[in-house]
Amino acid sequence: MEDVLRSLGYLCLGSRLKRIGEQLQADTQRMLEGLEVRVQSSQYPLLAALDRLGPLPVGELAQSLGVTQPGVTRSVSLLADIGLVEVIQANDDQRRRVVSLTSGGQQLVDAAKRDAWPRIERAVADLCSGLSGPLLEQLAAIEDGLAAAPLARRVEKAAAR
Amino acid sequence: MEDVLRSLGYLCLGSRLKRIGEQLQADTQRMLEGLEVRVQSSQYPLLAALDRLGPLPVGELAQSLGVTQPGVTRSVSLLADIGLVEVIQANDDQRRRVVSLTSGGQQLVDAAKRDAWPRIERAVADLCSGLSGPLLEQLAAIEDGLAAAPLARRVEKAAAR
DNA sequence: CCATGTTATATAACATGTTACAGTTTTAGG
DNA sequence: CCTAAAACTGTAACATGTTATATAACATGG
Repeated sequence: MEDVLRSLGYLCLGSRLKRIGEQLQADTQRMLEGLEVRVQSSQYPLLAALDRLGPLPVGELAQSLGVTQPGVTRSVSLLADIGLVEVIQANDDQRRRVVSLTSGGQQLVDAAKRDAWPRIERAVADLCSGLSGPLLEQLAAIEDGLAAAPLARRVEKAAAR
Repeated sequence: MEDVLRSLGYLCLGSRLKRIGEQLQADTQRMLEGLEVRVQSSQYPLLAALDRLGPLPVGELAQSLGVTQPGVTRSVSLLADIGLVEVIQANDDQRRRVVSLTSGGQQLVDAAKRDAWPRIERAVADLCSGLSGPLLEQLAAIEDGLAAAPLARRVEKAAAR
């Protein structure tokens, strides 16, 4: 069965990037399943941003993640519900609501940094290592690589070296 | 403001690919606004698949697009509602429902093939042309390129050559 | 000092992806 | 043949992105 997105090349590059991204996230999700707390893999960038940059108001958090503010508002609500982040009104400007990691959130990030992120990074690096040439060819190689061996299988492989 | 996804490199490659894909689709959407019929840019791959491969049952359509079957079922319902595709039960196998372009759908595809797709393809090619090297660097170049000049602006540029 | 514009956030409505599961047909094995 | 498994599709529930808009707080110019 012909892969239409691949055949269409540059015309559907956006759809194709989204598709690859979703597959990577799904694979990553599977690798995170060992971790105690139940967070979707797509939430980790937000947690990582707070870990890297410290407490941030909603708008700046959105900017640092490159998504729109309503998306961040919702993610923050969800993460606050499960106690990983907290939101406090800024003193100087009552409009701004500053988001920060709770101690539980920080613990999760620390655990992920120690146990999960290095393995994910190695697996993805393994997938993308040795790629060169035009973008479309690299994307095809990534798709083929994921089909041949999902990320989870690449951890051992990378660790074995 | 630091771009966290970019800083995290391979770790958040999935999120980053999705983000770039969404931006490309949004840019593409803007370029399609001249076209008479109101279809989201993300629906064009489905129409293009039917145009390339002819009528297909839902499952094969999903496979050729690399998405799951429920996603295709919904898209097909929407496109059928606005009269661009039609669904007929297969004679030989009552389970299969074969999707095909209506004459209106074919007209839209033909118009897009003539007026829009070549321009989109040129704009994206312009964006990605001259890229080489590691994937992460190419992605950064794409993001920078889109920020500097959205796709719509690249049509004239590419046409001027 | 107040009317008005700007900024920061939340909310609503939608788009479109996913997984899990239900309901038909079809197929195949004894 | 008939039953049980497999295949195909639809539906439900959710995740998470978007745009558009409302609301509250701040800033500013007369």
